Parts: sequence; structure tokens; C-alpha cells
Amino acid sequence: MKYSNATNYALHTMVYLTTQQREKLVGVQELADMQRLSPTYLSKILTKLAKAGLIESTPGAKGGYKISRTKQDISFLDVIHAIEGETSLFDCTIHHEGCLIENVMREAEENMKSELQSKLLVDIAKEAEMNQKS
Amino acid sequence: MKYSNATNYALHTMVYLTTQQREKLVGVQELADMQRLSPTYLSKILTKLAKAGLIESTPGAKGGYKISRTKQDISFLDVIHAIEGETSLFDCTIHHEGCLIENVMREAEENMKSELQSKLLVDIAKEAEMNQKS
DNA sequence: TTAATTAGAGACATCAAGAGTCTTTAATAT
DNA sequence: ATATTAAAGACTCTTGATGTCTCTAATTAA
Repeated sequence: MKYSNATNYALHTMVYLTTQQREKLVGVQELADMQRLSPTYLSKILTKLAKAGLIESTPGAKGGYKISRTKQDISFLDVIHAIEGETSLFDCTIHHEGCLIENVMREAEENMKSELQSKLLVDIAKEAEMNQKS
Repeated sequence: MKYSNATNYALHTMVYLTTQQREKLVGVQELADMQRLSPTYLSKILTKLAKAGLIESTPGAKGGYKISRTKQDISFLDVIHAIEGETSLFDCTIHHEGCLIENVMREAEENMKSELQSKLLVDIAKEAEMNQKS
């Protein structure tokens, strides 16, 4: 069980955008080069992030992407959610006579989600910048 | 991102076996009927559990499976591990210039694993029995 | 010893989702 | 008008999950 590569790329992209100065637009080409991805593929990921309201896009020449102005304190969970959609660690619908482990798994999942919700992009970006300087 | 159906079936099977009286062998047919699965498919899952030392198998007439005598305090994580193998939520190898989020994700994963490690089959089995009586 | 029963092993088939490409369209700046 | 950039969607390829089927090995009961 692992998160998809797309989620991984999305998180990296979001951390990178967070380190940029406000209002500066970054094109998909630059973001793709950074991660050695094809621009068209990354573009699909970026569109999902935009639809979720985490970033804002501007088409046309000198266009690009930037972190959303309205959405504050974006967390890791927000990003994961935007890419993977609503997920549940366990699918209890496969059981016919009632799921014995539903409560246990739900508890574990809530716990993990709350931790990922507490991880904010800005904190990680600061950390990354400090590491880069040293 | 979710655990596989096989892991789900394995957990249910293990909880069921834990509720049985010691040393009693349960055949794959009974375990499969309980979950409405084909015996041959469940058989593959059971073999993995046996190889991981979580259950013991006896072939031949009147044979079947029972919870391991040697392995005590089996946890949810043990079962998940037996089926899914060694997993990691994030694959950092896809990044060329160093993974920015490795530490964050590792922390979240460790947290979740330690919670699943604290969930013991015996506790869940007791709970399930109490619910059945009421 | 033979027959019935049960687990184990492995080849095989099927399906869904992930991963990624390509092409066309729409919007924006110069 | 033209160049640039995001958006949308069809398409391909690969991988892994989910099973099924068949044969073999071990054990019990007669």
C-alpha cells in the first residue's frame, strides 16, 4: 500500500511553489524540469490541484501557477486529497455478514489523517530552505 | 490508497481463528464459507499467513488451520505485513534531486504502524464476541 | 494398502488502475 | 495577428490485484 507517484509529484510541486515569492507565476515547464517529468503529464496533476483550489492558474503568455491566495495553511492532507480523492484504507463492502475490523481501521486512519493535516506546506518549505543554505 | 482485499480477508480470518478454542483445526472450506470466498483463493492467503508463522497448518483428512502456538500477541500489523510485505507509503526513489517530504511521510507512517501494532487480535476477538451476545 | 480428505504449489486468465503520451482547444500578453 | 501557456480528452502501455483451475503431497480412516 503506497501513495501514487502523482501524489508524490504533487506534494513536491506544492512545496516548491510555496518557496516562491508571492504572486510570481511559475510555468509547468519549470516545474516539470525540476522533477524531470514530461510537462503534459505534470499538467494533469496541476489541473487537479487547481480544481481543488490549492493553486491558481493563469493561461496565456507569461502565465503559470501560484499558490492560492484564498486558501491558507495548506496541509499535506489537502494535497493528498486533491489527487487521490476520498479514500478509505479498508473497503468494508466486501463483507457480507458485517465487518469485524471496521472500527479498528477507522481509528487508525483518522489518527494518520490528523497527523497529515497538521503538516503544513509552509513549515516544510522553511525547513527545506534551511537545509539548502547549510 | 487502500489495503488490498486479500489483507482484509486475512484480518477477518485471523479474528475468526482467534475466537476458536485452542488446538481446534478449521478447514479452509469453513473459513471460505464464512466470507463467501472460493476456497482455492483463500487458500493462497492462508499459505502466506502460515509462512509468516501466524498460523499453523495440518494437511490431510481432518486437517486445517489454527492460530500459531509459538507466536503470541498477534497484532493487526503482523497480519498486514504477512500479506502486503514490506511497504512504504512513499517511494522516494522517483525523485532525482533528493526527496523533500521523506521525513514527513516517514513520521506519519511510523505513527500509523505503531497504532496498528498495538491492536491485538485477542482484543478484537473479545470485542466481537461481546457484540455477538448482545 | 487403499481411498478419501485436506493443504500447497504454480500456471493461467481477467480486470482495473496507475502512469504517461499526444493532439486539439481556449485564453492571455505583446 | 502571433506566440505562449493552461485545459481537456482520447489513447496506449504496464503493472498489480483478484481470482480460477489443475496437479501434487501429506494425513487419516477404513
